[in-house]
Amino acid sequence: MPAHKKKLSEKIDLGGGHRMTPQRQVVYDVLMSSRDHPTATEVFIRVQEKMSSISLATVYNCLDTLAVAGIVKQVNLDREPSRYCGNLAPHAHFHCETCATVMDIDLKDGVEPSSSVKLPRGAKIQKVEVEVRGKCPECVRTEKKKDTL
Amino acid sequence: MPAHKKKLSEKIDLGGGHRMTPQRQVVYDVLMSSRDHPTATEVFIRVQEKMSSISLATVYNCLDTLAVAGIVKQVNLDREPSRYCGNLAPHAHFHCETCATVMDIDLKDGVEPSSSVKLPRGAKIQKVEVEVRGKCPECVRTEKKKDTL
DNA sequence: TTTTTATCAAGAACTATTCTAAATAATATT
DNA sequence: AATATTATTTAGAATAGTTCTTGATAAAAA
Repeated sequence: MPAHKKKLSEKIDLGGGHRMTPQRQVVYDVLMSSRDHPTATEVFIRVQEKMSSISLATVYNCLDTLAVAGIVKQVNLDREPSRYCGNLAPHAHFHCETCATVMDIDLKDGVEPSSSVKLPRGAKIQKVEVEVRGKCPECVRTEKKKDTL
Repeated sequence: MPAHKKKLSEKIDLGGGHRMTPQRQVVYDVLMSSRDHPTATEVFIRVQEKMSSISLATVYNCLDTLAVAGIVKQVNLDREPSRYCGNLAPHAHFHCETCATVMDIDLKDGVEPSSSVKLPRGAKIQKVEVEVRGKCPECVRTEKKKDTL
């Protein structure tokens, strides 16, 4: 189709002949309005409030399509269920072992995340993931409060 | 039991009242003599050569016990099957997306792996995992060779 | 010896995820 | 517009990795 015949559209292009369907849009919207890192099932529950007929399989399909299209990120921490995240900026994740929250943590400007390791000579690096586990500030505070009681 | 009555033993102490059984010893030996990062099923296959009667469930149990005891490491990369590793020194992992090999990579001396991220103020850090994905030197070489043919 | 506790094995159960197949819908082609 | 093509949705089945259950066995403690 010649370029001058293309219809204007506000819809996000997913590439590869993929369409921005109502289901994908709702899944996308839910993710973009989430600051936590919901699992597929959690996304499903939130999506159902807006579109009760959607199935879990479709949510999985949508999340996968959006992730492959590169407009959301799939986050895997250990062998827990995959979580999804609309924050496309490079960042790391903090996982609280007490309250199970996953939060984004920013990278320090100008410091490559790979700078702490001896990369194999000749390897082609595609991505570097940094995952921090521990106790989040809130849980540390809560625990200290208990101690002084 | 008073200390002077304790029997001497060369067996590794697993702590928590756990015993170093023949099964655990074989699993442990297999891991210590592996430089790759076998999955539970791969460990099972190797262990079977020495102890054909062992079950996969027992291998899982042993790996878990050894990991909890802290004498082997469980390595989780994305949502792939867990891998196990006898290298207890702090290190990161390189995962080749072409040949699926997982190799240890050393940390640079004096550079904390967490130094590239803005840790949440007040958080208690338990561990930091660095995972590098890409193409290993060998696969890069193989690919280049193909190009020039 | 008796009691307690830990371990093993086989298979069932579980969970997250992917696959299958049929129905539906959107787009492209005629 | 009508038809053909391709993409999507859905429900449920299937899969893979792992954990759980149970009864039998074995080691250690009393």
